[in-house]
Amino acid sequence: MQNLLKNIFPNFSSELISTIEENGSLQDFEAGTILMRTGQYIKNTVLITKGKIKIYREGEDGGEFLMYYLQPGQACAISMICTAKSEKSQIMAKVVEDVSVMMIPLQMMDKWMMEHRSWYEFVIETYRSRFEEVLEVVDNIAFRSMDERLEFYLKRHSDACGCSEVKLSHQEIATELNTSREVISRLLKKMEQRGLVKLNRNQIELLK
Amino acid sequence: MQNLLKNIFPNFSSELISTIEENGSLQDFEAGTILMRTGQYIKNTVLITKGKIKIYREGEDGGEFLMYYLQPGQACAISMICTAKSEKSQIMAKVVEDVSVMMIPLQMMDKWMMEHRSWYEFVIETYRSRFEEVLEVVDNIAFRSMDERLEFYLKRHSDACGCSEVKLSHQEIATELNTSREVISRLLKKMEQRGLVKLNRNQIELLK
DNA sequence: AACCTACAGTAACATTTATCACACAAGGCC
DNA sequence: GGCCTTGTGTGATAAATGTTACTGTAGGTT
Repeated sequence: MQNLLKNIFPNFSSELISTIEENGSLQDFEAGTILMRTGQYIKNTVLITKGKIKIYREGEDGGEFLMYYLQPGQACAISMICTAKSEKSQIMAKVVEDVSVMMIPLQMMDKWMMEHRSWYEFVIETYRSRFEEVLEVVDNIAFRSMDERLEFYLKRHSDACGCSEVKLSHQEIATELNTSREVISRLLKKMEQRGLVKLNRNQIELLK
Repeated sequence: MQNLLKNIFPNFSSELISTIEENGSLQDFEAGTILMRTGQYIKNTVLITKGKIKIYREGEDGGEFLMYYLQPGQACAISMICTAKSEKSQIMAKVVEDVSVMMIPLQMMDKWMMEHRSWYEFVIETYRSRFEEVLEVVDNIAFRSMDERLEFYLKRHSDACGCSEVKLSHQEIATELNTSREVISRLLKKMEQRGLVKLNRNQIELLK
């Protein structure tokens, strides 16, 4: 257990890791679980030790706009920001690959900032990297057209899963980009003609 | 001076305010000044004591997409995040109304986090509120059409300046929404027909 | 085999946004 | 006044995206 955390969070000090083990609880969730809903009060800071989570922004009309992935060694910045004042979540988090997460009670968040240098640095770095990721999202929707956004989406997916096959339906992709299934089908067909992908049922193979 | 800072940052402790005065330097900049460019290394954390700043995300093609305003009592979250590791700025900051800003050397940022509870809370709250503001920006461009975004833009402008007259050309608005001047002219015309605004040269009057 | 459901392809059309072209008006300057 | 620059209005058209409608197909179920 010591080794597990130490491997996944190599920058944490030994004392911090002991403290985390004393105060946190390791929980497992299956793919598909909604870990956090928009508007829910947040009671824990979440560290990911295994699996993958997708973070979404929800629209009033029920849209689920994909913001970014969370992977082992990372933490949910929103949960850190909100725990500080026990605010409502502004995002929705869905498990996409069975996860283990370390739940840290909100009181610890503040306390450790003062007591553990490595926790402090981890939190600041989490803020920074998530903020930059959201800025990249803004870039994409503000400056790029749907075909570029789709390419970016597919690339990010394959980076996250570490393989070149995207096992998602056109409808699922459309939902996460807040567009319609037909648009995605058309653009994928064009990408296939350009030799960028190979299309199969429920699977898109990235060729480049 | 003590009173100035105490009024603008009412939650800062007296000791923190003294420390800020010892270590920071108050600087003035005229409207139009670019305070920070994309890609520049950041050397200071910036607290705004007077005036207004707009924060933009720049596109590769030279677009200037408005993210949000900074006003007295607020701080640039990006400058805090980046100073921590002396990273490059991911945004551009432009003065829109003559400002006075308190420049805090980057070493102080970390130091005060440990020493001053009120600084720590201010920083966390700054992260939280700016993060939420960016999420709202994502909402707008991901889920809303240009007419809604224009209305939001005008409302935010009038909130920021505290008046109902928007003294901007259609071209300036178009640039900040990353669209074209003609689109803005047309949408404004429709808003005028709906009785939402009154159009004059270089000035848009909000009626509701 | 017959049936059902989810997924994918695609044509036709509507709407939104972008681009091009040009007219005109307000205000500064000579 | 005549000239210029900047800002605004607007039509025509193109391109991107959204919507509707329908077809077919793969794979599972009965």
